[in-house]
Amino acid sequence: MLKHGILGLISNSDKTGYEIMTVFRDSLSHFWSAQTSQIYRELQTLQKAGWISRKHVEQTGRPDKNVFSITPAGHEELIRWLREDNIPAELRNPFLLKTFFMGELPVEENIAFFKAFRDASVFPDEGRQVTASADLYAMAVDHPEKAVYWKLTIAFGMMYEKMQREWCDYCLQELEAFRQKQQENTEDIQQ
Amino acid sequence: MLKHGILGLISNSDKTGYEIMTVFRDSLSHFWSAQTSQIYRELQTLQKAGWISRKHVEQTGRPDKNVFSITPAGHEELIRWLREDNIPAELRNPFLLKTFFMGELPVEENIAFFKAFRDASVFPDEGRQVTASADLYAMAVDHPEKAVYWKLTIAFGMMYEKMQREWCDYCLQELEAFRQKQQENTEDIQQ
DNA sequence: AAGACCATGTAACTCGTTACATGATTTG
DNA sequence: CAAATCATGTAACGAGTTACATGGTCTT
Repeated sequence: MLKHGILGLISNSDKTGYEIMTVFRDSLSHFWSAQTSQIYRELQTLQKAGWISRKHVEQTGRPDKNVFSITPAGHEELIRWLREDNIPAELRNPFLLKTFFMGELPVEENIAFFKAFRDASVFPDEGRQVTASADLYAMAVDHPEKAVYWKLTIAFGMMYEKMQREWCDYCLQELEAFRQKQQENTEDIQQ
Repeated sequence: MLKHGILGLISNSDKTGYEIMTVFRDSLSHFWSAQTSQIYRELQTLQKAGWISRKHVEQTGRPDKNVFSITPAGHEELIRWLREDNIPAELRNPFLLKTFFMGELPVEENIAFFKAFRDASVFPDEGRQVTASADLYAMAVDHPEKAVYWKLTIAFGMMYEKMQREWCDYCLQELEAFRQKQQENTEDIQQ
């Protein structure tokens, strides 16, 4: 997956490892992440596969850099990957895994947990949404025909956040009801 | 993460590696997956850490099995993990990564792609939702106080699917509009 | 004067996937 | 009679994380 992500970024325009890192950090982080160490390693394998070519550029006043460009073979591979029919979904949600085992802790604690989670959103308000997508709009100047698709990924992020907040509210309702039921039971026993 | 998932399952009741595999496959797959090879490897490390203990049980008519139980130290570790404050979100969505680079393909092809994706839902109808959660309801008989939390994870799955379908519909709208705009442009040039 | 930015990577480790290997019993 | 279920793993590889290492320039 990461290989093809890097390939796609280089196909938009030539890039250094550092630039690829910043795009992952600033624009793709809500659906894919990558450490620099991993990026530089993958760049090596992509080059060995003949999908990208490297050009050493000397600089004054700042470190030299290696600029990578996509090769015809690399572009073919990118297209092949895009057409590949894998709709894997591959959900892997650590918060849900925790939720599944929360029965080990007292309800009050879990209620606090969900409240904290609900308030820790990536796009908490309209203002943030705009800045989060600012980088993409800047990139869109060079590739207006690709901007449509970038907009779609941002829309997903926003819809996901909204759904997550709604789910948290639902969970809080359920847990409050559960807590009340528990209290009533202990009162019954005490009578 | 997987270590603690396995620990949690064993804390619900003693289990063999095979049983753990079936729970991941049948009940947790919509938010976490695990191959058998990985499960058996993690069971070894969990045992070395002293968090679980192994008991060899001989059987007739079927292969012998190794039943794992959680130790007091293991239970402490499970609680510690649950209380740990990591709200990482850690989204990693291959479909969005593809979407980001779809500008390389013709719009018509991408429209077909989204239609296929929309129709390939995990919980496509009410009937399926019931069977998907049936296993959890069966497990709930032994642990009624934990069933609340299991129900929450199922609710997430359903809300996620719904959001995904809505997002697909939105994408299809946007792409249809984009296609029309493209067509109009080529007509202008031809005139 | 301190910290962020540009720019490169290596080493060690952990986690996840794919493929292979075995073999009896039960169900359709 | 074929396929699924029960039950165990190993080997090799690929992907992801953490920690470390360097050093000049630009901004606050």
